[in-house]
Amino acid sequence: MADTGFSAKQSADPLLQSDAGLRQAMELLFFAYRDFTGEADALLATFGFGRAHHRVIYFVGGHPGMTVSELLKILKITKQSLSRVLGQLIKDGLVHQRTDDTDRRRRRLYLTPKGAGLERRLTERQSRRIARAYREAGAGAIEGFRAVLRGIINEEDRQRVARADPPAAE
Amino acid sequence: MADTGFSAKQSADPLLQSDAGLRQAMELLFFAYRDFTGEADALLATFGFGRAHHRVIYFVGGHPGMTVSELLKILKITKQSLSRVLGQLIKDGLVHQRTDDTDRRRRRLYLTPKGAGLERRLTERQSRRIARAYREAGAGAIEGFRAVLRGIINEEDRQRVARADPPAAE
DNA sequence: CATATATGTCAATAATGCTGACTTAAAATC
DNA sequence: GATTTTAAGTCAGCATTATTGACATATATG
Repeated sequence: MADTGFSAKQSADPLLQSDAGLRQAMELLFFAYRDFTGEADALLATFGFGRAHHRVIYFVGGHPGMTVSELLKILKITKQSLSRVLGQLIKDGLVHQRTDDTDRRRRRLYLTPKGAGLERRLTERQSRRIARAYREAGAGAIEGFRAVLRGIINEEDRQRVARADPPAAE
Repeated sequence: MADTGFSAKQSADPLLQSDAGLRQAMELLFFAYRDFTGEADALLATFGFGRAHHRVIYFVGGHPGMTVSELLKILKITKQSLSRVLGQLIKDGLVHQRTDDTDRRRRRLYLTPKGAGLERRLTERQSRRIARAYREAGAGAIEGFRAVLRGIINEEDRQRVARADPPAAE
């Protein structure tokens, strides 16, 4: 059926995934991300924003006081691309900049109350989706989900999100 | 630290995730997808293609003979958006169309040898990333990863990818 | 003082998506 | 057999998000 161009030897060792197993993983990732991100679009559109704005709101909301260059590293886009989006968010009063006290070249980013309000509404929807998936999959599945995603992330960024212990224990 | 605007009550039940736990899940998904898709971009660029071309090559490769409308449903984009990308792939000889025998309105899509070659090279890279993550996470983690992603996907599309049994057993 | 860093800006371009309005061909239905 | 529906394709215009390249400004560091 699925002619992947790969040979399709199977194995009893579940860690030696078949091509079909790996392809399934890739499709799961595609569909999950498609539906996860699609969730917030309608709400964003009422503000005249797109997904790029969402990403900025989301990361600034989760890491208040982060600098522009930190945000650039996370998003892996160019300064010029970020500039347009960030500029709109500042102009519309969702994000606020404050010069760092010790290094006055740095601009630290914060959500305004208005920005925090939108962030909460966006994150609520997506949280519900994740929480439901966690509930349905069961407690044992959660750590597996985290461990595999962590392994997919480039090593340089793993520490950014992937402390192994569930944050519920903090 | 992460001021999400949520209340942050913790619980002993791992299924009742804290906001921080859900936020971590969302960030894992963001970074994993970012790095998973970023993988293939350089190779695609040598053909003058982007991610939209990749998605078409990928799904046609995995489901040879699929129709245009099936592809539209999977990608959730408009006919006009697909048309441009698909047209380029056909013109450049990576995808081939054949009229269905019984319903001659339908055009079934197939990769040409050239298309299959590119698909293999693209999928190989991403497969390696997934396989490595699976290996590092351990056998138990794989089913958890699958179960949670399956739960994130809209119900209408779950059956499309998410047969519960690991395909290695087929 | 010279250099490096953090940020911002101007201009041009490309990839990917959208809506709306049609067209063509073939199948399905009345 | 005529009408309607379905599958696919096309043309035009537009928005968003990204790119590269070239500079500008302010500040920190050597």
